[in-house]
Amino acid sequence: MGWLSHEEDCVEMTRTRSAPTISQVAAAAGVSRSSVSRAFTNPHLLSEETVKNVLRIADEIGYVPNHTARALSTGRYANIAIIVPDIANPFFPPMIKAAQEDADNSGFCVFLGNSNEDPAREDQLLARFLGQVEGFILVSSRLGEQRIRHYVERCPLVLINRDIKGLPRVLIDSGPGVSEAVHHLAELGHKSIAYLSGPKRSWSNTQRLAAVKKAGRELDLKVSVISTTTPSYQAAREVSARLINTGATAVISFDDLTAQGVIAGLSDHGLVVPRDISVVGCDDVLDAATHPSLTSVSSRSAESGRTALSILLDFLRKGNTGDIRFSLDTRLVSRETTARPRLP
Amino acid sequence: MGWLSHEEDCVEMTRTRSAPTISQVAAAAGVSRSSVSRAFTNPHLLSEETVKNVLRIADEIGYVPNHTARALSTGRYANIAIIVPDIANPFFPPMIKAAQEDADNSGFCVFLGNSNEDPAREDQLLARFLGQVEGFILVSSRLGEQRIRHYVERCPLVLINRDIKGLPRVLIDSGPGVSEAVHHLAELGHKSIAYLSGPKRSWSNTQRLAAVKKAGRELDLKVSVISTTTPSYQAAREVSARLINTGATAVISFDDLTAQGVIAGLSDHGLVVPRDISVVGCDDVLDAATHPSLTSVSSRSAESGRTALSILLDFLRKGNTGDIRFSLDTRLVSRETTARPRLP
DNA sequence: CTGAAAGCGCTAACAG
DNA sequence: CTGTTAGCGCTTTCAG
Repeated sequence: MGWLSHEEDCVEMTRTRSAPTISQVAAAAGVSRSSVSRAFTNPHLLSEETVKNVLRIADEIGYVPNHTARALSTGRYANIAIIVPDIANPFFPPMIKAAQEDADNSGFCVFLGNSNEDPAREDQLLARFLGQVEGFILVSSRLGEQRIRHYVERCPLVLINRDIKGLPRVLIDSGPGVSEAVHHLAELGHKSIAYLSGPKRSWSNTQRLAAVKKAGRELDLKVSVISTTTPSYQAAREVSARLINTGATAVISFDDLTAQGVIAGLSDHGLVVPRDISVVGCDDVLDAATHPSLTSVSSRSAESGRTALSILLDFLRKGNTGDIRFSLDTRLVSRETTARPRLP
Repeated sequence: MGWLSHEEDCVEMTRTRSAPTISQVAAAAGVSRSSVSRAFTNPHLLSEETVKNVLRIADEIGYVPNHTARALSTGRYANIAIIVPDIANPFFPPMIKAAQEDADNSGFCVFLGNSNEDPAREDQLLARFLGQVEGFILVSSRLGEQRIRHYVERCPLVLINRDIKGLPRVLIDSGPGVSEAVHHLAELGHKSIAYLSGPKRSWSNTQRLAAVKKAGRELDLKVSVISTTTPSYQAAREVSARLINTGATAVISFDDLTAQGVIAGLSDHGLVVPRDISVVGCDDVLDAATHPSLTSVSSRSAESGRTALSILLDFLRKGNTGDIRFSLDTRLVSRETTARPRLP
């Protein structure tokens, strides 16, 4: 690690020259400032010739309309903000990416906020963005309902994976996928399964646990539930003994990370997946990139981002859209960590 | 999947009420507008009483300074933009997260741009952000040097993993880590190793290939190089036959994703890692979350983001900083996919 | 079709 | 310490 300095190269990054303004273009083109403005925003109000001329001069000078000044004048910021609890959690990037791309195509810039799972920080981010965006996408918000409603009053906002009545929200419903997973295991011949639980307060975990129990009941399987303190790889690895003690021949884990922890933990006890025990994850964030590749419940993370964005843009264009609750269901992606149980 | 509408709940998200302005606060508090402004930006210029009074009234009314108006007036946007080729590539999120967090702590908001590996789109993003940010962080930029210099003239900019003389840049140098990996393999007793190459035009790949060759020469190992069309899991999986044919007992792969592909590919041929062949990845994006956990070269992604941000903020505060070339070196993270070679 | 004038909400000299 | 006066760069009536 080190610093190198070549003094002779210091021409760059000295002082940024201030951007050309509309006035300069107007002067150079011999037209009024409003004409320049119109050439960019309402060319059809101008003679073809004027437009062409202005645009040419502008290009020469290197003029680019100032986003900020325009926003102040029109009230249209052409910016939105996405706030997530943790960018580094692989569940979120595909969502951000999808929303980003669509926003981009509609001419919007996107601010990204990382609340770090902290409601206070989330609140602060919202406040900071408030004066410069036309809308928010709040993902898995940890903020109190009161505060969320506070912001909704001042700026359009759509929630992802947070179910507040009356607010537009898109929810990824793990139910169907988890249920499918249980059926899949039952078909393979498993009679006793375990669910490794995630955070108690998590909306997703609640959905998943309920789905496992319901499907287990219907298929007459024994269902054991094991909890970890925190849904980490390490924590999951450490509960493997308890998992084994349940006598389950298959385990459904809260997410892919904990599923990998389970696989490692079982291996610590000499058990091989899927030969000795089958494992299924949730969220499908690893694709097939592990070996053996993980059977998992798809998360549709990208779609949720896209959907939230389109709800937001729709609202910005058309106004009131009523109480929107968009539910995305999920399905099982069957790969290599599930198999028939070993005969006793 | 479905839409539910409860008409009775439509109170929300109708029309956003326009935000209170400084004038309203001034009127309510019985002071001039500048005093309100000062209460927020230079409270020390005001009597304690006035400040308290203004702040109280502002809070009551729900006034929050308008970021955009302030920016237009001061020229300080308090925004920066980070542009990456692919948010969904696990190499980038830790970097974005780290930069985001530090920016946040310095009162900056961050725009996120995803160029999708497309220079034209990257250019467009730059242009769109230009009028509303104080600086850029360009990660693994695919843009031509001319264009980058064009933007540098108008706005401070720091590069990550792109080495352009005279521009501030932070580079993650895989050299030391890769070299360490080769030494590690040699110590385990390997005599013949292979490098699975990444994109030809990639700065990182060039570094890595060179380091493997150099260390291999020094340690008197046989080094074979295999290339894939694209550095994907699948592509890596498919070259395993060629890898095996080299007779190498260990392979170093361009990144972690391809390393996992290699492991799967070897397994397709009945070979078990690390019993039959050792594998090491690069970037260390998987932590220990796979089984067996991958030996990899650390990427220091987060640190690169933090460093780039601090260079940028330093520049914004202090001006010209000369030719900065900050190099972060790497090291080997030894885990479970490397072992002694099998005896012939 | 084009220009003049007012103003978006805030800050920053400059007086007092 | 506080009020007054100009703008920041752009859009947008309103006239012509």
